[in-house]
Amino acid sequence: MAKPEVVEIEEDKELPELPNLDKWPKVIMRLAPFPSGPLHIGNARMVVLNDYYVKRYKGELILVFDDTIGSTEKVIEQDAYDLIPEGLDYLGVEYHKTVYKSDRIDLFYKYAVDLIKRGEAYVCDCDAAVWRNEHKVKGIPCSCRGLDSQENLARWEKMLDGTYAEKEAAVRLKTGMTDPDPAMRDHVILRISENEHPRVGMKYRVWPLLEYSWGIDDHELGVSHIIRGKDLVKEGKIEQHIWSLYNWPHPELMYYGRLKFEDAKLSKSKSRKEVHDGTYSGWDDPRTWSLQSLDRRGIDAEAVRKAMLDLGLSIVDIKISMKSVYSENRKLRDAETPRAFFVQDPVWIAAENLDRGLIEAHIPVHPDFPERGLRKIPLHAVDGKSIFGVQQSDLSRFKLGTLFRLKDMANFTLEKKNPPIAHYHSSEVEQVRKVNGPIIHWIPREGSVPIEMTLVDGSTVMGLAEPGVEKMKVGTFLQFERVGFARIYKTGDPIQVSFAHK
RNA sequence: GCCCCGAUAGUGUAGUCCGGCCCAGCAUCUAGGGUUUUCGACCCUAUGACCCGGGUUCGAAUCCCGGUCGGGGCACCA
Repeated sequence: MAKPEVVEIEEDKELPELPNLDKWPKVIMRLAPFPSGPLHIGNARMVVLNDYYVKRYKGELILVFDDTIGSTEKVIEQDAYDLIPEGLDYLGVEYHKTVYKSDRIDLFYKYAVDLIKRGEAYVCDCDAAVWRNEHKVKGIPCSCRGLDSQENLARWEKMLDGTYAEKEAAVRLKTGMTDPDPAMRDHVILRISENEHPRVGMKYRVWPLLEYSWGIDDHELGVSHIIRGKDLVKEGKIEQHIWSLYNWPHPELMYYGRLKFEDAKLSKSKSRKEVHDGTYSGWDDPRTWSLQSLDRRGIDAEAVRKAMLDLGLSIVDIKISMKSVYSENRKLRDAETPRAFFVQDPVWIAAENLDRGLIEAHIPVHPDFPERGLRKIPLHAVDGKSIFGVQQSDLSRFKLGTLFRLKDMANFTLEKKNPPIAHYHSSEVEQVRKVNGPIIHWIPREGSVPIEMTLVDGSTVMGLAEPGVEKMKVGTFLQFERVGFARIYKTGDPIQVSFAHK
């Protein structure tokens, strides 16, 4: 019997297995964005990684809005509650349920009381700065730490009922004052904040901190594996402390390093300001680098996913280039992308002595797939004359007498520069090839359509595209020959497109 | 000051757990060539890396020790 070939079903399993799969009945993971705005390219790593593993193990993914009241610098953006799911849909992320931290405050209170009763937490009324300098740094417990649970419970009630003002008291978890790592000493897990919350208003004045709320929720929600940025390793340790206290199984913690982009500066707070000011066109302005903005530019979500997955799970901080995303995008979309001519701020050339038979230009919709047919551009010649627009930078490098070709149309010689006049020379491309003459793109004066193109830096340029673009639908991803890829995001006059990449 | 983590070509990554198949694979970038009526795609070629120093070993990118450099934490932020 012939030896059967080794069966390789080799899916794209380039990422390592999740640890301790056998310890968990099901892989359950979570996405925990803070709703300060839409997800951007920098958040994509967290999202894609979690989604990837959940799909790989047919597990469950929970979207948890980590919307406890933050510091005054970290503000919840109401719109984010919708913008985040929108971004997830774009990325093709499948999540199975949505949870709001702000709905679970009572749960955190319940455990807080329990921890106090057990003597694992206490209400500390020390001044934050004093505590930091005199107790944490020196490893010396404050007097609150020794209070009995009755007294602590009484203080806890005073936090809830408003006897204590903001900053006057906080609950600390006894992670240990002798821990060699100062970062781990009796961390605050609940504190008072009277800021209004966009979802629950003024219902609560005591709010949990991230590490505490997750210490409870990762267990309550049945989370088996956690993949998150390494800025949260200390938080992970505190969570483990809580899990141990209750003898809960420890979810598997995995961290990845910080991701930066050479060619994109990400700042949610700046974006937020500029969007509200109207400086940015909205949350899909390319300068926000939001997932919405990538969608608007025609970046295929698959390109983002691929680029993110290629980074793996390394914990080192890395700086990559958007070029890797663009490269993936080209691979994904180039073959299906129709071509068109677009000329920014065209310079008009009077073309004379046109061949009588020259009525339209015939250009392949896609050069690699001739079977897709031709796009036809009427030339509107009258008495052998017509007017064409070309790129200033092309024209300015031509000398008088230069033989050049308007791509897929005909060859001309430049007769005069100011104003530009060109004479028809011949029709076959070989003529310019022989002299290695330039072949440039162009648009007819008659019938071309105005285009406003938004560049990656948010600036816009105006120009004209060949007539056929007028009939294209919103969402069409196209390539302006010699210019780059772009997507139509709004039709009308002008048609609005967003530049994607070269 | 105290704690933690990391180090493979320009960038990113595989290999490191279980030393030899790695004079180190892949992607991207860059350069050159081919092809193409685009500055796109495609094809070919080229340059280019195991942080340093010791040790263990027949053999180390892989194990051990020391150093250097880099990142992060020490918030009543997330």
